[in-house]
Amino acid sequence: MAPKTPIKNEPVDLSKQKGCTPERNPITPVKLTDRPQPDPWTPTANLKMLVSAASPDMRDREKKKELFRPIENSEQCDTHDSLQYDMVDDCTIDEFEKQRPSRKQKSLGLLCQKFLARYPSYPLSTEKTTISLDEVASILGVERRRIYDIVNVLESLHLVSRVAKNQYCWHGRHNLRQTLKTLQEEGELQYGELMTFFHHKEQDLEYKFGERKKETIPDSQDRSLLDFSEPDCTSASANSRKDKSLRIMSQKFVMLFLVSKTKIVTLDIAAKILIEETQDTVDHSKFKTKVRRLYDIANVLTSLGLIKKVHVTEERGRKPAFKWIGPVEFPGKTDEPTGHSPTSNPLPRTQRGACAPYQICATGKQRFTRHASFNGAQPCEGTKRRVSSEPNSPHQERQACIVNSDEYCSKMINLAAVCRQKIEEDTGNKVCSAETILNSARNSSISSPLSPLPVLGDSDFCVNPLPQAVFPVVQADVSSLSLTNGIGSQPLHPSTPAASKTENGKPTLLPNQPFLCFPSSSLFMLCSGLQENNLRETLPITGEVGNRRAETQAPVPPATCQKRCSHKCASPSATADDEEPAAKKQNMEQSDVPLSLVVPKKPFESPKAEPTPRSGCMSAVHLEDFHLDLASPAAPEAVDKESTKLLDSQEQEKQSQNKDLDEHSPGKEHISKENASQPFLPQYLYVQPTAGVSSFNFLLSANQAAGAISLAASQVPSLSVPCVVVPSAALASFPLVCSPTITSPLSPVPDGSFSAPTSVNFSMSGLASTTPVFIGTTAVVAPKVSPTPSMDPQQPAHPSLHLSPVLARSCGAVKLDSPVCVGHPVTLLKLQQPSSAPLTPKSIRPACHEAFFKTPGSLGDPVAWKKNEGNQTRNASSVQRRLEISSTSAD
DNA sequence: TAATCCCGCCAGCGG
DNA sequence: CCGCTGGCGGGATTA
Repeated sequence: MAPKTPIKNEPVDLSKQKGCTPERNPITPVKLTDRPQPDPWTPTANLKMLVSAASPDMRDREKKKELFRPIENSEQCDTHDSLQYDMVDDCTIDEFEKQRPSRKQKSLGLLCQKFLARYPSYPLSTEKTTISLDEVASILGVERRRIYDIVNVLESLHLVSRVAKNQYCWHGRHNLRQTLKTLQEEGELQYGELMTFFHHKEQDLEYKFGERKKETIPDSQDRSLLDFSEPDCTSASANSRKDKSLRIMSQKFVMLFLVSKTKIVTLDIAAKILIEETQDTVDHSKFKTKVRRLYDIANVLTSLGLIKKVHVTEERGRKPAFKWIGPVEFPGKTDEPTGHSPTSNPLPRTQRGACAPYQICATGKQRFTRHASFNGAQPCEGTKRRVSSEPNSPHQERQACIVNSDEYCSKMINLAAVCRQKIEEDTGNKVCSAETILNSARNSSISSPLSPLPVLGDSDFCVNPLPQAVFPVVQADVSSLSLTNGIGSQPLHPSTPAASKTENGKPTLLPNQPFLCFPSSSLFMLCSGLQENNLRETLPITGEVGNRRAETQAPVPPATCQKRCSHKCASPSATADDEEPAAKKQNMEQSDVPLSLVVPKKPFESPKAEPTPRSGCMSAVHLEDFHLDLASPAAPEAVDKESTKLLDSQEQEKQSQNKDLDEHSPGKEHISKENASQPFLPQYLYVQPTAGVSSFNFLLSANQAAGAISLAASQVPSLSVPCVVVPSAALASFPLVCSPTITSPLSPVPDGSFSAPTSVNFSMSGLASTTPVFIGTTAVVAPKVSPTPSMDPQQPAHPSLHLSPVLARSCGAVKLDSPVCVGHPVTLLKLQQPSSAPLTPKSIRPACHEAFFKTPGSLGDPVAWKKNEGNQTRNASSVQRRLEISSTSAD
């Protein structure tokens, strides 16, 4: 009789009423509440009690008629317990109803978040955290069985490892990247082609799939690689069972994502693939079961911030799917060993593989990633066992590295051009709606500069409720924008009154001021005056990029391409981590989402840059890709001459290492991040807001023309790249202000507006103190900065100083006078914060919120933050086009 | 109705 | 035999 889902959860309410029923007291609503309860009660016990307490019938009745209290009397017939219950308190019922844990509240995803919240994403190497399943189960108020589900998935990613019966060891995400890399490599071997097919044509997929699967590498192989289970458990018997294990499935599922071009995998496809591997026959029931399991896994992965749910619309209709939002690039990728731009990347191969921390590696396909402490690319096998035995201090990693390559520069330039165009457009036509842009984009990249924008419309996932959907854009009036353009000459003065102040971290654009303020924790890419040529070229280039990609990776029909694009657009891969819903994310970022900056994807290929406006999918690429792609090889030249300025800054928040932070409400973070990632971003600016984050990275490109700034990337010493990467100061989120006052002696700007030297200031306000970063670029200076240096010890502790060693250095060297100034005047920051300029939508919010939400143990109301996400997502304003700023949503 | 996925039965396994 | 694991699929919830 008892409904399967009896009241268990309800006890929560009961607790309140304890007084009424002594009996009830014992019932503690553990589950719902995050607060761990020491009470001896096991979840089951609670359950039972509850069940006994209330009969399902009653509940139903109650549900149906909330108001129908009178029933109480009659209720007696049922269980006396129930009766008592009712009698006890009417209120109870209501609460009952209210609190009645909905299925969602009991979801595995939520449970997983709670679980994760208990452990630091990046535990200190010293601390060994052991997890007792029983303990956790009781604390979380669930059956142990559920914990197994979570742990199995976590184990597949090496976040935990089983040490003994009922005992697991928490490793955190230190080695997550490595693990993912390994999975990716393995995945490529196994599913590479397969996935290609899928993307190509779904239908064919299956078809092909059948063929393929046989060809695929024997399971044994992958097993070995992937097998995380204890080494010992090689026994056949054990394996048999383990093969089906959630663990394995989880790994395979992840592989599919990593191999997928679009990073989107539909459940049915995944199920089919997974089934195929195991068995040739796919019966319906099996399929269903597989899907169920995949949901379980997906829930955990979602909690980890690695994937998010999306919908893919295909010929057949709308299908549930998941999109990978975790790290995508892994240094030293096998497939394209040479992927690194040869020219730009001087680093010895070995190093690259190793990817020293701070160093960014670009892989052929992937963008670059910051690598934590992995030592070189290891053969899959080798890595396998490493689990996180050695904790690295990812925290330190945080700096950003600059990838230098001409290509890179060119790309940047292109981006800038695009941005500029956009801006111009906006300026010209305030009205342009995103849609319009989108459309144009779809139609042809060429036609409008905007085209590069990702096409959102295509797939549902674009629309996702996830934060990504909308960027809060800084709203700048056209006028303001124009100001920006014209201003170029103004050196950045921190003191400038104009400096927008961001009160709440809202980005502000002061009218007359050349400065823009963004909420802290955002990543920006700014572009200023580009020449027309560039712009034009850019578009085609962009398109090409897309194409190129397609070519490279797999032939994709235009339609497909578009989809892909949209997909990619939808979520900026770069931000992947951002998404993490779970509080954890903050920590993760350090390692996971290191500052991924731009990496020139294909240095070699750059030649292709010919402008061919073909496919509409230009920006489809993940953010990372995006950046890379955008830069067209050809661009560099133009850039130099054109004296375009590009400013790209990225900021990533690093969540405080503090565990406390972990607790933050992730939701907001994502949101903001998501927003940032929005399609637009790619074009001009990419903002990754991290909630309260502390560190962020910047990539700035100053004007190139005259004296392009040459950054000395460790790798590319002499590059004269207009870009500067600034490592973020770790802890504090700080506002960044950039005012590139570039005069563009070089740039003949056709567009009056931009061509002129433009000065743009961004200020990002972090939650708390923000260290203001002031960056001013004036034309020619080329301070050399080593990208890696972010860690610079030299830097004063001060946040402002923190900014980046690079910046600091540059600043020191250059100073205002110098073309590029990186200033850090605190004063500015302060000014900014108070900002009133509300140009930006309210949506933008400072990281502060997070703090708000963070509640240690309790995730707070997950629901609540989810809601936020949704809301935020939606807010996009035309303004966005110009600048996309992610912000945490308002509450 | 379809999509999700919670729940807990029950088998495999190791001690 | 017992308890830990975890595959599996019924069927409740949600969308």
